[in-house]
Amino acid sequence: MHLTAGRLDMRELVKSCKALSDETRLRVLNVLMERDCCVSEVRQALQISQARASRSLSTLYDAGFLRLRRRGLWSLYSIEKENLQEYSVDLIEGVRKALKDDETALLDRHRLEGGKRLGPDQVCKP
Amino acid sequence: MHLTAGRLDMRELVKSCKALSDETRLRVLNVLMERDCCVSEVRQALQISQARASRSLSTLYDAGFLRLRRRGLWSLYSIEKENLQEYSVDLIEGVRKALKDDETALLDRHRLEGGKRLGPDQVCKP
DNA sequence: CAGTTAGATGCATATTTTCGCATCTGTGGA
DNA sequence: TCCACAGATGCGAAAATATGCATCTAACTG
Repeated sequence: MHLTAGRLDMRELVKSCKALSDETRLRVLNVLMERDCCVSEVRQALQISQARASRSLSTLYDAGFLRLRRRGLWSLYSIEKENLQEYSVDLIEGVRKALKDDETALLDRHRLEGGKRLGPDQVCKP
Repeated sequence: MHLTAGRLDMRELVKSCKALSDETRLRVLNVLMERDCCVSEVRQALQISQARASRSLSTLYDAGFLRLRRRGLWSLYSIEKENLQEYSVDLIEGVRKALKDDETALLDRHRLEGGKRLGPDQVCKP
């Protein structure tokens, strides 16, 4: 094991916390905890604009919380598990606990289930 | 055990994450992980203005991360342990891990130790 | 009671962030 | 090759933040 010797972790941490400092992005993370989603699914579940959904996902991605797989026209986002920073595991766990019983979070998750699946699985043939 | 049924946790969580989304405040939290501090000790360790130290502490306090004990002229801040939200435990743990080896954080902790103790313990007789 | 000291806060300013609208990009289908 | 659709992004306006300076408050001291 080489010495990673975190030197500039402060900036990284600020970036991570900033990414979690917005209701929309927390709601996005919340639905992604249920299952992988493409942008339009997030948009539907949260009832927000396309641009807003896309930007929220990008921000979370840039902060290292998400993984992105392109499938044809779709961008399939999921919570990063492999290359997640150690401290990010704790942050995400905190978010999960906090939103477990939150009204908005519950509603978003409900809409995600209820909404008809528009994801790449139905349409895209790799 | 009554049903607390966390309903409005989203706002709380956003507030908590916002509080952690600033380098100064993370540095403050970092030194408080070493030991309880009054405002001027934080100011010295971080080499920042009095107003900035005071405001940073207030913000963290309002977010529920800190405990405050007044001792005469001094305000003694410490990390809240008793009444800390469950999810805040994870958030703080994440911060601790991230800053463990960070250069700035190390320097701040070093200055905290080195700095002559101005705290209430020397001065205040309860 | 007046002076001193630690800390809190109002105000003004500079910076950052959010978000809709419109537009651009890239991929797959006809 | 042209069209349609998912998603990314530039831009500008509005809102939220951070922070220094000066000032105010409260508590101990003499």
